[in-house]
Amino acid sequence: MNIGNAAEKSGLSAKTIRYYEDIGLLQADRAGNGYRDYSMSDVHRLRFLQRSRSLGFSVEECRQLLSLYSDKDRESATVKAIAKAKLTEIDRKLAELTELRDTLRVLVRSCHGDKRPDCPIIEGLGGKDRVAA
Amino acid sequence: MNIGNAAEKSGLSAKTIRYYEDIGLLQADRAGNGYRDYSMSDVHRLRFLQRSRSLGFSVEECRQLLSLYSDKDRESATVKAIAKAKLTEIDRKLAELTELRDTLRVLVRSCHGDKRPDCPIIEGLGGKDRVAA
DNA sequence: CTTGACCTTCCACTAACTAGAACCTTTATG
DNA sequence: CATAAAGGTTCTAGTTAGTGGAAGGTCAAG
Repeated sequence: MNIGNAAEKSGLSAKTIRYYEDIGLLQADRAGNGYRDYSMSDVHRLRFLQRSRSLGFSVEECRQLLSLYSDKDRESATVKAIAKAKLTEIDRKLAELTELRDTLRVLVRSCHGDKRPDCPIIEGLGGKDRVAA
Repeated sequence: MNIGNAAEKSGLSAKTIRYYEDIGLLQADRAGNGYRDYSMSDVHRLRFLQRSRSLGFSVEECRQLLSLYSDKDRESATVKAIAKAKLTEIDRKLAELTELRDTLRVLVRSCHGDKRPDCPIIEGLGGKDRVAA
């Protein structure tokens, strides 16, 4: 499939996909006309990249995570170690994201939603220990 | 408190905190000697910024989120609308992060952790519909 | 056989930091 | 008191991770 199609399916822009190829994250086959040609497996990798990037992992971290998928030469003890380290990080991110959500939920529930600007917890959130965890 | 202290407490670097001041995200008081002076409330905001940035929100999104905390002039209907939109996004991120975690967990459990490179699901994860969601 | 959508490369620009130089202030120690 | 280390200041330049746009090649439809 062409890059536009892969872009649509993965949630990345075509530009970004080309950029990822430039930096060696994922290289595509080429069709006879010179167009890049993506398989479903490529699309899975791209989608994976889209997600991990949008969740705050750096490109280098994504490179590592991606290698868990595809690097056959890597010894599985190493795979396991990297995966475990990332799991710890993901769990931390999950906790933080949950906390952020809870904070916003309280905000949404406590606000009147009308024109009155006396939303009761805005001040509390900024100044006291609600956020400190 | 000085910037180094605020940096340590917030998880941001002093450089980043100065940068955030440059772009108008959070301006600190100045002590008599010209040093920036941070309150606990500032630290909460910084910590909040650190988290939301690390979870994949852009600086502009963070600016919005932060305004939920501190902008007294904003009408609370607007606050509520923004907060609700962000909640939806956070829920999506939570779902994706959970899925990513589950994927990695399967990987960790299925790998031998020894020297054999025949980790049984690496190939499956890359090529089939496990990731497609 | 041309029009429009899509592809190619390349170069410049933006966003969000990050490193380092040059210099000033505070604090601990001989 | 001197002075050195630690930490603060601004400024300029470099990096990372894209994004926009030009100039041009390819393909399917009318």
